[in-house]
Amino acid sequence: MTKMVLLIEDDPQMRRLICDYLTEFGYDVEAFEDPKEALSRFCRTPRVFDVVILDLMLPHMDGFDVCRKIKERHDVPIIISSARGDIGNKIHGFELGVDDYLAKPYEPRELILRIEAVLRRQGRSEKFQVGDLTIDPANREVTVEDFTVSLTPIEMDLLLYLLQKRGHAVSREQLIQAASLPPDTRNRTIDMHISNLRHKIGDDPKNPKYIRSQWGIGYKFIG
Amino acid sequence: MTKMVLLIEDDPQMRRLICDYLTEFGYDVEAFEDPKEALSRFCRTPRVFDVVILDLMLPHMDGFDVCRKIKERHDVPIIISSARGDIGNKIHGFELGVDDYLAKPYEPRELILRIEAVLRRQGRSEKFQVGDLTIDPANREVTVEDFTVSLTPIEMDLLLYLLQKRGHAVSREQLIQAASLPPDTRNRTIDMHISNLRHKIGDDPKNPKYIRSQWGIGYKFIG
DNA sequence: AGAGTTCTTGAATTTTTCTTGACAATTTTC
DNA sequence: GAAAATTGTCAAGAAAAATTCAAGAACTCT
Repeated sequence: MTKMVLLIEDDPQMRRLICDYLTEFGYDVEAFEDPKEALSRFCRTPRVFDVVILDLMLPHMDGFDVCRKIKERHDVPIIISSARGDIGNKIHGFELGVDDYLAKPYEPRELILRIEAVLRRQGRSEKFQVGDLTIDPANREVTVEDFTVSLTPIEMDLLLYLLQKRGHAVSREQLIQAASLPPDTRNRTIDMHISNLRHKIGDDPKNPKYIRSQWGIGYKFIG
Repeated sequence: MTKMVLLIEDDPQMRRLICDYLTEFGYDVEAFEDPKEALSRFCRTPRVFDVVILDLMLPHMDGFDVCRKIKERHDVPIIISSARGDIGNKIHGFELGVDDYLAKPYEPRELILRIEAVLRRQGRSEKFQVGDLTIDPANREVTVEDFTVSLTPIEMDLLLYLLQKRGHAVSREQLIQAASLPPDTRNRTIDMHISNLRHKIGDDPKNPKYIRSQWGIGYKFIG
């Protein structure tokens, strides 16, 4: 899943440099000189961006105002790219939810590292794909071919546990534990949940893409 | 809409001066000498105040404690009015969510400017649309198909928070926090507010356009 | 102080999920 | 191939969660 970066930087040379470097590393970059244009672009579809890189020294607008407007609209991580003199503003910035600082001049490589760190912290990178499934454990959301399917809490627990042990068969007892069910729960109950889960994610027990029954043992997520 | 100011200042002369000046500029001021009284007043109806002006040099109580207690109860902007020597404490203050500083002595005019700046910053200035809804966070107004609906303060807080987390389910606990409700508030209370909110914006729980219930998790604004 | 809102919460109602027995289908064992 | 064990799913009732009602408390405004 390729990450989208919104870059707001008024120095053309710098903009070009960062843009090229990020692209080289597989990021999709939309770069703006004018913060107002950037904001209007952001507000159109705020959730497509995974991270914002923001220069504090901007024309027409205070960088912190931009920051605040972005955060109000959507809680995306922001990395400030500031001149070294602005360290004093750091506190102010962290108040506004800024996620990291880089003092110019910096190595482009450093920027990549910071972006990765921020995304990791956000837990955005934890969203993963298996076949047609996209699983977002933090938000307990699953999509099949981009359609959201609504799993019940137990189904979600089972899926996450199976996924965690991907490639290994797990017993019904383990699944009962994983879903925090009472220890005296019947095995049939698990079978039923698995059946419902398979149905929701479009899996066929006889010819499974995801969850295979291990006869006499339990279930396993195909790895 | 006249703005309410909570003033905490132990010097009677100063208190009087600020009070008069703010009143002259159309603000409603409640002034206290004793921070404990001020806190108790604040806690009675936290959401009526638009801004708090706080003297750091207080009797019986550390100014930062007052600050923290206020922020715990409700996230209202705070402007510190401190003696010039206390600049070193700034960092401490910003950590606590203080919004601005004024070093005594200052021109009353300066205070007005700071208050306006803080209120402007608070005001999320962009209107936006979702389906048939138009939401104006700055003025806390919502229209459905161009008809204004009057939301209560809590309903507005909930709607804005859900909108901010659009596409992600949020728990009732998060909503309780977001609306600055007491932490021991029952979950039913949130359900009730959501029910009323849905009714006002013309949403049907069984077939929602805006707010979907996530069974076992909470609510989410459809994204 | 009193009228009108808004807020909170227990309880009734509705909806969704969970559990389990039943039985058919499948796999293993002998 | 028959018997035994295991798995898949239906359907019905139990349990849990969500929604709404209703009444009283708290708050706002005049």
